[in-house]
Amino acid sequence: MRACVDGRADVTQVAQTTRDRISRRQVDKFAERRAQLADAALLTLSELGYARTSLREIAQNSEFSHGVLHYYFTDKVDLITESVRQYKAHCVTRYDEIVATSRSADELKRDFAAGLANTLREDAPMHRLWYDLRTQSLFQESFQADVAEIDQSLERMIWRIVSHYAELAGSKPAVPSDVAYAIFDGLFQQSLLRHLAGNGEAGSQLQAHAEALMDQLILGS
Amino acid sequence: MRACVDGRADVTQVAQTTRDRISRRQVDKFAERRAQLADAALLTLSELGYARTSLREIAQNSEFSHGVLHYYFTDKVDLITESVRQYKAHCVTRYDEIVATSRSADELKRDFAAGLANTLREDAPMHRLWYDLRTQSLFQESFQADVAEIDQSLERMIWRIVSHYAELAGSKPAVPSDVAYAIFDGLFQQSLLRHLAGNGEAGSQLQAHAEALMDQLILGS
DNA sequence: GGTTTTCTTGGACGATTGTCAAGAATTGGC
DNA sequence: GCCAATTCTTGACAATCGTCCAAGAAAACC
Repeated sequence: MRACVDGRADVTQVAQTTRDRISRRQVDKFAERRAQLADAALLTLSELGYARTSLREIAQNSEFSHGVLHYYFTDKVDLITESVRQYKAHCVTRYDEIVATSRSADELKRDFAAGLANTLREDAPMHRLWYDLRTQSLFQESFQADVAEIDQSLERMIWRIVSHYAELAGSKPAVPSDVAYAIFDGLFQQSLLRHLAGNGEAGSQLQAHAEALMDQLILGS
Repeated sequence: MRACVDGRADVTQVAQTTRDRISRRQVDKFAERRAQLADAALLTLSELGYARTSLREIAQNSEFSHGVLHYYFTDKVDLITESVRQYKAHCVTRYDEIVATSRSADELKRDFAAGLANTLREDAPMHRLWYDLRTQSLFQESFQADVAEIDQSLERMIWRIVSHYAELAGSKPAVPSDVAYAIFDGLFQQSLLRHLAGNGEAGSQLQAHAEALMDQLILGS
């Protein structure tokens, strides 16, 4: 039986022997299936929430039986931790293209606000999962490190937007990085609450508020 | 066996007969015990979080056995809903005294920021419970109404502070009520994350950021 | 093609969950 | 001090949970 920690660390030879190629292929396949199962876990978690998500339910959202989860993951925490790490990749680069292509402050502001409203409407289940997992980290220490790392990535993402906006507007940010993130995070979370409660205008309200806030987050003329 | 819905609606006679007094006393006692058990539930939830809180654990934090919970509550949702409603009373009037007694904008600003930092340090478990329950409402429809009501109360509480601050400063708020609440809520939540992760300076940082933000939330001179 | 390794299944386990009912304990009126 | 209504305890139930394992299927290897 294969050990659950992958063998990549053992493959240190420079020359690519036959055994190396085999091992690497196996490792990749192993990691691939882990990712596949973590995806099923993310889908389940975003639908049911952490409290009501069981391993059997996750397996039902994949094409495997529930027993296989303990072949690829040591336990439930390992699976969910992997899922959280995988979640990160979906999020942190969301607005980078907007930052890179925007040529004016107004364009950046509009595109960012529109992007916020769009992902609120399109990815609401995934966003509520994020807030759920972040809240779990307040109680379960084993999640704290990963959650904190994602939170910092999100903060840097917001900061790239705000600082670039200030630059395009010929000004400087009026708040530090963590405050800027806290503000947009709070605004988004409130909008998510309204959106999932059935308020159809939550998206457009978020868009308007985000646009208005951008100007308050840089120093006035 | 007593019905779980209390009999207050039946007591419609104007004259206070003996039966009335008895019934009323019983009703009060019933409500009192419900509150007592809801308190034990709040304590348990704030320690373990929603996902890991069981009825037996709640009963262990009270002076009763686990069976009594179904005598005073129809089911687990009923108990937690009652707890949430009870939680509200602990929170929404927290800063009213500050608003009422402050004589200058600076005093209000300082007292409010200090109050925020203080409750972050003192009541961290209760605050994480609130965020946990609010997140649960994103998945469980049965919590949405109560959570939304509390959220609105908190929004009004923040708005009393911001609008009063603007008044004392001879200005007007620069953001609408919901945005002001979202901002302070986001800031507080980030601080709570840091505080519970072991960052000892989270409180004082929150205090400083809150003070700085107050001036940005009212229109400049 | 046979053998070894890897992968997957499905059932079983002990623990825990929410719920409930039967009876003991307590209370209050007379 | 007895009776009736109430409050509370205890134990049981079906369901579900995470975990583990034996065994078979599938794949990889020589």
